[in-house]
Amino acid sequence: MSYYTHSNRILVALDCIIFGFDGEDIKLLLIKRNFEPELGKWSLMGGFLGEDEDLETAAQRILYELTGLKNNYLEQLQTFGSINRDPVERTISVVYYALVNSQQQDINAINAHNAYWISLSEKPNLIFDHNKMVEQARQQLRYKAALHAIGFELLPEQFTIPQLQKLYEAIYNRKLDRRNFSRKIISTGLLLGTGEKDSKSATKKGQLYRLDTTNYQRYLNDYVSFFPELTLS
Amino acid sequence: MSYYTHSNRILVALDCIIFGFDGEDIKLLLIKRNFEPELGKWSLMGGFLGEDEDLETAAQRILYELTGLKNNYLEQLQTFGSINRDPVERTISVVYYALVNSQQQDINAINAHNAYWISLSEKPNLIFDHNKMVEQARQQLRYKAALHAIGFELLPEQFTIPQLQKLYEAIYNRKLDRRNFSRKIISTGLLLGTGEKDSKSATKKGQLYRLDTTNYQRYLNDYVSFFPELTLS
DNA sequence: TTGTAATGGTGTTTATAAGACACAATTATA
DNA sequence: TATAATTGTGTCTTATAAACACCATTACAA
Repeated sequence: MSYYTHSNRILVALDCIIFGFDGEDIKLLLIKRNFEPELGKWSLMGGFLGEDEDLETAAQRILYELTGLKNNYLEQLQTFGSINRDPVERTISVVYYALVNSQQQDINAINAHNAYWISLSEKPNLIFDHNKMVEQARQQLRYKAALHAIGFELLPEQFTIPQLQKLYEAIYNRKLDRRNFSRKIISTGLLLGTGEKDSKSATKKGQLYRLDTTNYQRYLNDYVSFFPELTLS
Repeated sequence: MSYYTHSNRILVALDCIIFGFDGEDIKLLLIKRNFEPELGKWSLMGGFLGEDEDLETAAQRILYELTGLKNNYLEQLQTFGSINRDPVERTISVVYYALVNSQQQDINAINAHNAYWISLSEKPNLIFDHNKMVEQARQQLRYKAALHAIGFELLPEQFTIPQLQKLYEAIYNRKLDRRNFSRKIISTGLLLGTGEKDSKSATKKGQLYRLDTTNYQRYLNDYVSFFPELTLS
């Protein structure tokens, strides 16, 4: 039972990059730290791995603590382990990124943590190596969204095609042709027209669609080149 | 200096998935364990993270110990952290995968570790969650090779186009059209014809090419859809 | 050494999909 | 109610993928 006795044990943290979308910009949920270390500075939401927790479970817990959300898209990004990345003590951090529909969040939980939705383009400087984490997550989001139909995770259940287009334009920071975009999206068979036009929403323009969940499951596991024209740099 | 006092420290291991290519099959460098735990069973090459080591440094060290190779393609895959993945003690494992040119290895080091090159299709059952790791690495290799020009890392410095094609056919386990393949590869500008035909090699068929390293660097960072026809499942 | 089979190199055709652009219908706003 | 902005559908051109033909070179065995 003691083969590993001479090896050293170290701290394992988790950090969550939480992406949202407000209809115009890709947003990050960031924390203005009201606790030590690095009090007063900006950081990602994080925590330590519990004794009886899987990595994924811990990431879900951290996401839940901050947003009150469960069952979001959550995927491991990478593990960061430079020797001095945390000046307090040697710590490696397993980083996850989440895609959330920012309209379903728990405002109280967010306020309690002193967290704010901030546009990716206005991201403040973050502590430790959190800037690198965000940059890598942004890149991974571009990868994933070009090959898999994950963009929908950032939208409300019902959405218009132009809304979806704005999302992709925000992810890739470039304009797409309206005509070609809708043709391509429709042809995937992923969308189901609801026939309705949302009366509650601010805009009454455009037909509302929702995901065809059957086809969606298929797409999630398949490799589909959604937008070959989008450069992933 | 002591904000993290109540958090628990755990073991951090690293495991390396080492891919090779023998001209026909994708190979894995696996260890028939002559040490505890799980003596006698098959596993990946691994080790523990040292106190003064970055993750990447540790992965390089482990790869070097086994193969005598440095400066190989080495990339972090994912971190595995299920509670009971290691029955000896709670351990999380940061997994890297490497692409090596199996002709340049240090045979003595490999023999000393009781390691063997085994075709992916003949992979034996591995300890712990190493099977899952390999499966995920195989998938990641397919992703990467479809979008980036990393296949060359598995070939000797000089190679023929048919050899390169066989590599891609092995990665994706399907036949490719000979004519279309060479046209596509040539058009990337990645290959430099050497004019020679290798006199030492077993086969004298086909012109020898080598990488145009200038263009290669560009491709490594770019997203390039090498083979849209290849399904990544 | 010579004929035959296998493999390698280059070209052409066809089908499909991307990208650019036009027009009509609907909605928002002054 | 007029006008501008936005949305939905259609067409054309061009680029690229995929299928297939032909000839040259090499390997191997009679």
